[in-house]
Amino acid sequence: MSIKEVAARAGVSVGTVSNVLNRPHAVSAANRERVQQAIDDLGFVRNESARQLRAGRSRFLAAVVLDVANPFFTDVARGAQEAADAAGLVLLLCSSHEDVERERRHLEVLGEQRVTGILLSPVDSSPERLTELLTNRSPVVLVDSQDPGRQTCSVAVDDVHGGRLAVRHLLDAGHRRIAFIGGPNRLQQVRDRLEGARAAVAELEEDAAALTVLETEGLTVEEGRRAGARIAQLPARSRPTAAFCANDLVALGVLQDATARGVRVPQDLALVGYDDIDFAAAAAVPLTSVRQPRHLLGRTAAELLLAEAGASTAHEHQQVVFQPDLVVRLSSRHRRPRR
Amino acid sequence: MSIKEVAARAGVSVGTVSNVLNRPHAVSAANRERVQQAIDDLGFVRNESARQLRAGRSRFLAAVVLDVANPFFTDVARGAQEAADAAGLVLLLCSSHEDVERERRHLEVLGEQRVTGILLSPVDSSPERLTELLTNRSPVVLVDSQDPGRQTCSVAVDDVHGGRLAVRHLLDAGHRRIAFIGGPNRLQQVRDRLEGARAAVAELEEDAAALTVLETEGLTVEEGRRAGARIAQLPARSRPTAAFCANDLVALGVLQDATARGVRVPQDLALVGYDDIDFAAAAAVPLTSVRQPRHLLGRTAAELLLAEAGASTAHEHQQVVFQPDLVVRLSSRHRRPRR
DNA sequence: AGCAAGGCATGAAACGTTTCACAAAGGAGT
DNA sequence: ACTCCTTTGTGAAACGTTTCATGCCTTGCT
Repeated sequence: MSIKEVAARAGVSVGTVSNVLNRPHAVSAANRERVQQAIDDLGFVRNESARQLRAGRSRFLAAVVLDVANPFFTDVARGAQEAADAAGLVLLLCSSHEDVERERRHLEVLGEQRVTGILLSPVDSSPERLTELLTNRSPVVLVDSQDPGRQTCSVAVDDVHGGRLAVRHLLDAGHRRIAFIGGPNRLQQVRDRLEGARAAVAELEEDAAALTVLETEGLTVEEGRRAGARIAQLPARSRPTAAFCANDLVALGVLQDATARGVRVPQDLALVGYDDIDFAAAAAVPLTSVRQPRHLLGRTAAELLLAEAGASTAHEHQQVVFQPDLVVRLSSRHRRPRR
Repeated sequence: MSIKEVAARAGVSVGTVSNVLNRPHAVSAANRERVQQAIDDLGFVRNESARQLRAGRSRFLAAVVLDVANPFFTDVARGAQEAADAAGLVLLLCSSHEDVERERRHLEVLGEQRVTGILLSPVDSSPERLTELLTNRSPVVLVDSQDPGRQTCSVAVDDVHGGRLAVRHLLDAGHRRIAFIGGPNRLQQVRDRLEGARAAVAELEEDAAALTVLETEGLTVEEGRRAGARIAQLPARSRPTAAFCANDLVALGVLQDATARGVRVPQDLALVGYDDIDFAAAAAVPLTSVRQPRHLLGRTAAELLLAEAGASTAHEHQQVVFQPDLVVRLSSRHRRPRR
């Protein structure tokens, strides 16, 4: 089942078989034919491990994302796969489920595999953790996260701006008690979106507005439901009339809880999500959301990775930032009368 | 950066370093300590390709699914990942996007990698295509699909039964003109669910019911929307009063189209989906759906794979079949008056 | 003291490729 | 007939592990 047996059967040397496989033009037609025949007869399949060992790196591109069940990341992955396909690489998708330990294990295995590059959406993007992550064998591109130290390429969307857009929209609609729902705080996306939300509130010239921050343990539908329950428990006087959720899954959870509880959306509670996943438009109340160029994000990240991996000379790290925009739907379409 | 340099620095032989890595107990404490120090100093990372070459197989488990953007498959993948984790393997997730060519390429690469096993949800499960797929280097377990020839293990849910449950429910509610929406027909899941639907209609003792089959090009929200438009174009006399969709994404698409068109669900059109994804409950009209044990499906498949890969003696292929059940929600909760 | 047994370390072989220096053979130009 | 290319094929080295036969040393037993 190895190249050697193919060579024996075709009556040529192993070097020639290898040439047929890798530079067919350098082999005479007759031999090429004969070798091909032997390969087919024997059902020979190239052993990639051996190739890799020789080449020093594998033909994989990897994406380590926070959660494959989140459509945001599957779209990013799809964009990356497109670029990988074009380069003849295969995309490996790994999900860390927002678990630092699992992420570490994934990166370790990928390092041992000498993958061509890693598209990483880090669970913890504190500077210390980042420098730790970047002591890696393979080039890394951060997705939806940035390294202040610029030791790596990154592709991100301006989450601060996204958060500002969302909350400014709610303020414009007359809301003055607004909840920010999302977490854990360790996620840079969450921190940035919150920062944007705070900025929007601070920019308000007229009367003051209050931002209640509800931290969740993750960005899932389930966590959203829990947060919904927490809002409902607040005293009516101080209860927020609008909520900006750190992603659409959380917003959908809040919406589910509201529906179950008889809280009307948007009249009693206006909602804005983040990511504009397909399901946002299909929700019970179509969801206002901040849209990011997900596909482009993945594609660009993969391309940067390929560029870095292919660079002969020293590579110049790039930080690409895209701008998000707001898609207004029913869930926030209700003007709040001024108090 | 190789084991050799570690050995040199620690003042031992390469064999000893390898032993520290693989059977630490067989090395004296002093040497173990010294080698570990050298590894840390040099930042040595094991080269997995070389290990694989020696071992003859890689430490990957792969899942090739129809579509990573479909929550059904991400849940299956999660179950599989659990089992893989437990066995110290890493799960590779590949998406064929229902494209035969892409599936072929993925399987080829995985074969070249000598992965430990492949969890496959085939794009085309015709017997010819299956036998072609199974001439593979690595053991394969079919997910959500079966091989009549029993040349492989498979883990499936009884889709015929699921289809029957769904349509019987609609018949019980008084519907007599029912649409089946799904495709392409090449997918076994679609064929089985349709077969179940037909069986339910055939079992009807009293008056006859009509089943209109609308084939789609894929199982996506987008295709669902298109199908919704096609239903709307049918003359009112023969227009179905209920639709059973081959999966939830399609049902959500139909629902979106209905909402946009002012068709009331469930009064004008009752809907039943399939898979009971999280978003089904969160939809504009909560969706009645056939629920499958997705997580268990993935887990079981991975375990079978590991068993087969670890089997020293000849392996006995197993066909595991789970039973689905119906989750009734608002989208079908309306009794149709008898004509 | 002699011997068996066990613990440890060693060095070389093997895994299946790719690559590269070299050689043989054929053709063209003089 | 000679040289000089070009085309095509060869065989061996190298990639970084793991494994295994071998042998040394220590220890405990008789």
